[in-house]
Amino acid sequence: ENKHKFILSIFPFMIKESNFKNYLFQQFELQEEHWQKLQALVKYQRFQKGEFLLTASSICQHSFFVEKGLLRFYSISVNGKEHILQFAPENWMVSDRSSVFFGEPSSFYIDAVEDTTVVMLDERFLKTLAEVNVKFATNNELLLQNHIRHLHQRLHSLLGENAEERYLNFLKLYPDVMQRVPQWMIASYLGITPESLSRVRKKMSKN
Amino acid sequence: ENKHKFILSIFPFMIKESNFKNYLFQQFELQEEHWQKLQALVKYQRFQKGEFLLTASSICQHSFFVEKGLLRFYSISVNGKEHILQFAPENWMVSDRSSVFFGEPSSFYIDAVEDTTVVMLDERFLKTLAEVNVKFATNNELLLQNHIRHLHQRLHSLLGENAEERYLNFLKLYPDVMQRVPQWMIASYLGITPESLSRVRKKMSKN
DNA sequence: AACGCTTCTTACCATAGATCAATGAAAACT
DNA sequence: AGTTTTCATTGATCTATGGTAAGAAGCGTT
Repeated sequence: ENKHKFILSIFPFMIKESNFKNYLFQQFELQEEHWQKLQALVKYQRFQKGEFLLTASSICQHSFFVEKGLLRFYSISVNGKEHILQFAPENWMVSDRSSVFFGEPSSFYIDAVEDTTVVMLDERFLKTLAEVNVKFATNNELLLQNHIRHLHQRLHSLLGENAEERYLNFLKLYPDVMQRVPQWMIASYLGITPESLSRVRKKMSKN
Repeated sequence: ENKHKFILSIFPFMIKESNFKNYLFQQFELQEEHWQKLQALVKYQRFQKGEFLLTASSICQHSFFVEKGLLRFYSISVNGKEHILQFAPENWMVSDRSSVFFGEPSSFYIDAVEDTTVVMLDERFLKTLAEVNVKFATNNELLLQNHIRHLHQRLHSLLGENAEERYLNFLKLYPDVMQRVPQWMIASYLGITPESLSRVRKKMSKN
């Protein structure tokens, strides 16, 4: 039923000026001297289109920061259908942090929609980040609070809006993802069928 | 359109053996000596049925722990319809913590479904809790991680299940709430109309 | 170029759930 | 106790979205 490849190619390499470094400097106000310490703990990894970064029933070990490419975070229901909860294009983080935190098996999947380079962040990295940066505890909470806010908006959207409205929300949140993924993935994100999305788009293009 | 009362009755009082105290001792492994310090910062407040604890566009200041009674956390969409994201019966916490954290106006409402006694937790309380209990930082993250996990499950349910399945989920999560709230609220939680819920229940009772 | 595979579209019909309206029962209020 | 309001149910009808199937366009492979 699940027809995705499961190849774990590992190509560690180093990038001088990464999105991730910029992200740390901006979001966490990290200093250059501290970056030196952290750099050694940062593991870059490349995943081919279709490869899994996390599968249900395995325990999630990392947070993934997307340097280049596109990931999706999704669940599969009993009838075998996929439900995308989140996309992660460049500069997004994605993970099942509850699985990391509680050490429990995840019920979600993460895989690469395009060939993707990620920064793998593990507990050791986060611990070191907390040591060199006293503000990190707050920043960590910031990440979680942002995530919760995001999920609240999505719930509100699913409870109170129709397919067209949800589609417009999607376009606003992920301006370029529409161009990068097959339409059935967007349908899966919206909670409708690909055929319905096609019809919604047709109706919208008339106005 | 919005026909709820907005009365803010304030009846501070003290309870010797509270659910809240038990909760702190169990979840946070709090010691009796520390409870003495904290007790003074704990404000109990009673809300009548229909009263608001939070309204959209105001900044949320507290987390609410439900000692006795029942709260609901909901949003209102442009057409005026309410969408319940969470119920909070005894021993549940509810708040728009993102609003607290970022100091931004909330887009949610919290009101009392029954006459309800809550423990009002503000920043000062949380700060003191962090001081007397070194494990609090972790426990705080635990609360947030739990919340995220809960929201993930709800998203999965809304994306992948029909009304009947979502209703069964609801019954499992809130075993006694069915008996305590009007059916239209449950419908609002499930994302369907009260009429549809009535039909779902009828169909289920036949089997 | 020919083939297979995936994606997107469109047509037709099916269905879950929405809407509207009416009724009776229960609860709240006077 | 009587009046008013809220709530649950049910029937009739409507609408958004689902399911199926077929064809067309694109893409990668050989």
